[in-house]
Amino acid sequence: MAANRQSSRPTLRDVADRAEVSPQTVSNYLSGRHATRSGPRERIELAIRELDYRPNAAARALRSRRADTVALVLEDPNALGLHEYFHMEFLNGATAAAHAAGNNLMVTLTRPDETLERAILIAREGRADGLALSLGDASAAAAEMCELAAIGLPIVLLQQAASVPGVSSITAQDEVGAAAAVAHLVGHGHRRIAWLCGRELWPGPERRFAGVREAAQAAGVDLVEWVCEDYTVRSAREAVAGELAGGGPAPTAVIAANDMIALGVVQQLQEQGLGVPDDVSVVGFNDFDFSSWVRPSLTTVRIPAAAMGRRAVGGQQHLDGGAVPEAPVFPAELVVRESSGPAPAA
Amino acid sequence: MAANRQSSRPTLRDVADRAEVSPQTVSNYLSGRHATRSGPRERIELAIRELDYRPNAAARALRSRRADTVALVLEDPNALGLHEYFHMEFLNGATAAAHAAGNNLMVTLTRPDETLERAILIAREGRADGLALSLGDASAAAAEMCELAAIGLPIVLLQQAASVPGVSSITAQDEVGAAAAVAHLVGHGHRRIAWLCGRELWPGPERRFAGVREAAQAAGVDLVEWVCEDYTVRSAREAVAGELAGGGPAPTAVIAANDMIALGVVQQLQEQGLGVPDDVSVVGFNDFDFSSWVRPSLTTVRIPAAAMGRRAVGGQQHLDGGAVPEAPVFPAELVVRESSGPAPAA
DNA sequence: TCACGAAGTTGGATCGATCCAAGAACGCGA
DNA sequence: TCGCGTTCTTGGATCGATCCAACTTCGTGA
Repeated sequence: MAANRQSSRPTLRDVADRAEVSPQTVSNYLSGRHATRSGPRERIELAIRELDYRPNAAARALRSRRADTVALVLEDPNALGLHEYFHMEFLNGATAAAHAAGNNLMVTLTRPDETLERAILIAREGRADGLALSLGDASAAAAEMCELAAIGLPIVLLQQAASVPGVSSITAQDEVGAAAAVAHLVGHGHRRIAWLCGRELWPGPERRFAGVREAAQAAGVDLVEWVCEDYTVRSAREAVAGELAGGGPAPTAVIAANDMIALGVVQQLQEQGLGVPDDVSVVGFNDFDFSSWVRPSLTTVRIPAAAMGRRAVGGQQHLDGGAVPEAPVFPAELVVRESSGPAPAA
Repeated sequence: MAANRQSSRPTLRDVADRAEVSPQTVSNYLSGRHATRSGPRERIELAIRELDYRPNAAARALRSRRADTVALVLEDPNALGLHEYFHMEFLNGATAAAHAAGNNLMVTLTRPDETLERAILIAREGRADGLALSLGDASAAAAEMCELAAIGLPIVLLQQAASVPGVSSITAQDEVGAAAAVAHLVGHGHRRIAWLCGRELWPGPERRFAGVREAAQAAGVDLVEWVCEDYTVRSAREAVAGELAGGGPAPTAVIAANDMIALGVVQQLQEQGLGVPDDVSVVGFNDFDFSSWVRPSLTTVRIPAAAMGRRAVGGQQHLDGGAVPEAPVFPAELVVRESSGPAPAA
């Protein structure tokens, strides 16, 4: 026990003793609040190097009430089928921003029914200074959102506007991108477009659908609504197979709620002997990593996941006294690739 | 100040006062170390519910020297091109296991040259009770590995055997899977097989290569070594294009270091008019999510990433006094799909 | 009924760094 | 040289929960 004690990590007091200054002076030096005179400073620096001292995170967090940590609470992609690839890119941006700001990142994947509960727990336990949440439907849990906001930490809601004061949000211009997709197709002569989306409407797909519907209406083209079970390739293929078997007039273009679905559409169309884009054009959303290297590569509305991740985490400095920043809305640009083209001549 | 105090989170002392017991009794109740008599227990439970009390994580960590957190330090996939999809599945398993054990998960993506430095920092600051690392080459940084191990936390090395005492590891039977892949191809009449792998040899690909080489030699078939720049689809395509242009006798099968590369191989072969699997069979590694839904779907050696993630985090309970567990080795099974088949008749 | 060991309970010290208010050293102009 | 304000340094208290040792209460057997 006592022997073990010796191998224990050095404390700030050890550094102070060795440098012959008070602990507070070392603390000042570390935090940079007051400049330290060159004499003591050099002794402190030497002592830190010799002892290989690192401040204890728990003690620091306890006293200063800051965990130097940002928590990311994401609904489990596996239980959802959606967002896996989005989350991955998002995570890349988030970690980069966290490190740049000297924070650590805590990641939690939860079942949809536990997301807010977990977020509240993390906040109440003081494990994080800020949270970013991806939720299916925040409005359905307004009470819990309020409870979370009441804790006083910066909260960022992903992919949907926040309806609770004190909660900011990060969204992309899904509607604008959707309109661009429709315009692109209409410009290529498509007059009958299908929209394919999972049964469960997430905030993102919902806004995409709204944008598509509005743009289609404005352009005066037919919009067919297709639905698939979830957001997987398999389910998209089944939906397409079912719709084509239905026998109605087939659309010359399909807009899918995300690239995963778009890919299923392409595959099933090809399987049934239809060419993409020669017979049917397909447009997706997100611009996932694979979207550029599948064949045909996917025309898609790019959602800048990594940038959003950076903003979600990097934008939390307002904890240090600033106001809640305005909701940042990221552009959603249409990326035209191989899966879309002119409508076939009737 | 004093006013703010009121809106502050309730402490264990508040609970104790309200329940008319001492703080220690509440602590005992919470930790479950001693059973609490029914009288005080009910009062404590009531007080906790009324105050909506949550223990402060920092204070608990400071005194008990346990952060209730496991850290995952992964080399940044973006800087590497490798492992992105592996990490995602791995993360799913890891979070699930962490929650099941009542731990939180801290995730860090780092540049390859900073990985160990970061891991050491996290450990020294006491932010985690255990670490799981994915490293390019652990043996190259033996000194730092020792420093990390000396801190006394459980360390798990991913995808490669640990060479430092006190460090456990989690690996898959890459060699066995590789042998199975070769056997599969040889059984289908292939006598000339190419191995394609990124220039930088990671522990995983390295062992895969070793397995392939050995099995090919044992079976007496030709093995051609191809190299691509990194582990991306694009780079794999370039490599295949270059090799085919070379003009030598083309192999009838290609084994790729992972599914990402395998996909590039398939695409380039098709682009050059070669059928998969009719003219050339392709086998990959990992069984990423997309491997089952691309077309042709990929024959691949499945690496159980999620299970490994569960084990990496869930296997750290030995912190509580147990010995370092034996290195778990996960099976790597061949999954036969559409991208491989009989060798074409010469 | 009384003594005994085993539980449950209590006050006090402690983990390691930061906050606070007060004291010492510094630089400048008179 | 002295006085003044600034800047740096100091000791002491504090964050909130857990550890420790001593005390009280309870359930048994003599």
